Amino acid sequence: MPKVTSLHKNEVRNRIIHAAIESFGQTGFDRTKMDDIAKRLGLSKGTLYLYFKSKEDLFLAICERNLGEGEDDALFTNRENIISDAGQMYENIRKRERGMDKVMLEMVVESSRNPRLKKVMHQYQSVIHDHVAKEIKRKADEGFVRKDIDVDGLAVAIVALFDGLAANRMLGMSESASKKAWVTMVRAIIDSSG
Amino acid sequence: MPKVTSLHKNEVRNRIIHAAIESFGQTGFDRTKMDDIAKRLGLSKGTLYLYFKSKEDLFLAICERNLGEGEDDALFTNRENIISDAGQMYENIRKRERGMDKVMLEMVVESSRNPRLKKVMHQYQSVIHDHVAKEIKRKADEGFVRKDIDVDGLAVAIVALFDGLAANRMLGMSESASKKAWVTMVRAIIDSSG
Amino acid sequence: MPKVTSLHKNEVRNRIIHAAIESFGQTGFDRTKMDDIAKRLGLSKGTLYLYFKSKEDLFLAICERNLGEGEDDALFTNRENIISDAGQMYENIRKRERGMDKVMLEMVVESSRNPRLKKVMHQYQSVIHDHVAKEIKRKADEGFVRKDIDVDGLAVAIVALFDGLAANRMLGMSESASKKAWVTMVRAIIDSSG
Amino acid sequence: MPKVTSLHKNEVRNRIIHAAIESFGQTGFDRTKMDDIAKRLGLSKGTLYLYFKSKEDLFLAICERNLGEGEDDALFTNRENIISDAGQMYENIRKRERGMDKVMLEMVVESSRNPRLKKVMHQYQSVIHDHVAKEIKRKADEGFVRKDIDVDGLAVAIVALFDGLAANRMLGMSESASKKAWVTMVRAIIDSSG
DNA sequence: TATGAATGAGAGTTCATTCAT
DNA sequence: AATGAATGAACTCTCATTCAT
Repeated sequence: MPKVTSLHKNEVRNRIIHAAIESFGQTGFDRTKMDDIAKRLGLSKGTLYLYFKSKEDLFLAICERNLGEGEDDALFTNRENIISDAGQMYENIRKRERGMDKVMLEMVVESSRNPRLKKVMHQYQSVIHDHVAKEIKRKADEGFVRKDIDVDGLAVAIVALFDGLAANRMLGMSESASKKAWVTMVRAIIDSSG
Repeated sequence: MPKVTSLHKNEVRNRIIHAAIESFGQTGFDRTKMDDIAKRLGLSKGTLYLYFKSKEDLFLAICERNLGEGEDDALFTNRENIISDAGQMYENIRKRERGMDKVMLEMVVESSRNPRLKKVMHQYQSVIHDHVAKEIKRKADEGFVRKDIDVDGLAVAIVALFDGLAANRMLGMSESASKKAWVTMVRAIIDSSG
Repeated sequence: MPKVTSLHKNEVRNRIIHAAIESFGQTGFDRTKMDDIAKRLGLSKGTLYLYFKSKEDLFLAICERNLGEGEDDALFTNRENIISDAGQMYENIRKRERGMDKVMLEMVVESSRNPRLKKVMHQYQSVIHDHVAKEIKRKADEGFVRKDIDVDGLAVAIVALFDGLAANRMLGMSESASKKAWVTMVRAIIDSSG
Repeated sequence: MPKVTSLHKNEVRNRIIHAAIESFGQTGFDRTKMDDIAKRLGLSKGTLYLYFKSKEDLFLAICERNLGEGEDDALFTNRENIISDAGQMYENIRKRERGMDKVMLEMVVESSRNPRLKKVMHQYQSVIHDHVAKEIKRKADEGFVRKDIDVDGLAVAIVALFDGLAANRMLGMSESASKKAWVTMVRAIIDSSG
């Protein structure tokens, strides 16, 4: 939603968002200083305020941009088979969010207190959910998942599983253990219909 | 660890921990003022420092107490059938953590920056994981889950699923949607072996 | 000037003063906590307030007691020859103040801001000054110091010299260097009349 | 040491040091509030922290600057005769330290607890000592002081005398009494060799 | 007389935000 | 557009003092 006045301005804005994602991801929203972000870019603190009217605003911009991208860039563009190729799918989703997973948790926490953010996050979740649900539906139709399964419920669970794994990775779970859990769970579901 | 000896002191200490759980859960660690916690109890700020040497210390006390309880109080004491009675199990786990779920997310976020807390959280996760893994193993032995399933991987996934649902509830997901997702997923797994 | 109500009370009072001298001497007035003093005695903080109405009051009691003792206990009781036996004199004065030298500097600093203390300190200085001046006078009469010397001025200087050495010891000057300086100076004065 | 580069910053830094000298001198280190210093300058508290990272740091900066100046600016540049013109010398030294004498005592007290400061003070004392010792040596060579006198010991004593007079002035001794004591003592030493 | 839990004013310090240049 | 010096509200933590027991 930025009012693009000039190309340059937009570019700087993006660079700030990028730096902020890293800072917020590393240090968390509250503990990140505007100065940290500025220094990362070789800018002065004051400059940030030419692009974002407050720290919270900057944070929201990150969240919104993230949601925005989610819309253009489909989750399962490359047609991987959600079920048979669970491993590849895991990689794809992880790749998409590279750099965002740390800050994502910040968003969740923050959104429980910030209605505007909550709405944004909710929309984001919906988009993902719908993608996943659609995919499952198709697979169910193709006979890989029992037809009587609650597609929505399963979609919610799958998304939650991914989120939960992300949280666990923050607590020190290895990438490989995370992936293994994902694959195991997905296989456990499919195999049901084997 | 606490030098608290008298009954009275111990009781006050517990009341503080309780109030802190609520405050941290509602406002988050960084945004919660020591004064907020004190006021909740009708105490003065200074009093808190008679019981905890710093804000961080108070937070860690919460985390550690939580871990401690997790140990005494077995997760699946009442022999519910993890698979056939998924709904009941969901309720049980939810009941155990009542009041803690909000602050739990704070712990996750915080632990990514605090090694001491990370260790505590890790232990906690291990305890839960082991419980779940043992249960699954038994069910697999009883033939409800395919024997070749990776028990550890599935246990990790199930715990992560629960965590992920908690995160989603913070974003506004209803309790019922959360429960439905859980039940659906668990059913999807069992039915595999049907 | 304590209103002695009972022997016991007076004894406790003295023990507190003693502990306070050590604490104030070690940590300084401002940085010494009432609790430090209490702990030194195995008493509780509250008890101190039964004997002294405030921290400042306790400090003043120390100062006043010190002055009081100065009156009873003459500086040069044992007739040492101020000039010929400068070394012995140094030892004697040092012995008198053992334990007090650290806190003495605190008093000086404090007295520059506390009129009541300033007065006390001034009286103390006067007593010492008069002793020293009398002694010098005698020695001058006996021909060891030139008769035209300004006795008062020299007395002031000698007292100041002692004070200055005390200050330097706080900065790390060794006891022996301090003594040597004293002896050298005193000799330099006497020898003049040699 | 200071990262200050621009002229303006350096000037502000100096103004702060100046104000701090006055505040610390008047109220003492512990009793001086950062806000007092700021108000003296019409600045806000926060600004002080742009120039000094803590109260202690500001205090140390004062001490170190003082030592630094002592090095460039020789104590006895203008060739006054330490002995024959004791009065003039007294004035010169006093002039050098104008404004610093109050805070100097703070430094002494503080340095007994702060190793870094102790070192700084020690160096400062050494510089002064060496100057005085050199001067005395020359006078001794010229025959004004007995050749067998311990030059170092006398130098220590003379410096201590000056320090002691400073302490006494804090207790209310008049400038003139202080000067008289100094002159008398110095004369007493010289005349010895007369 | 003695205690020690409780208080609360107050200090140092931080940092988002502003604004003159 | 960019700066960075200045601000000041806000926060954590301390400690002299009080008072019910």
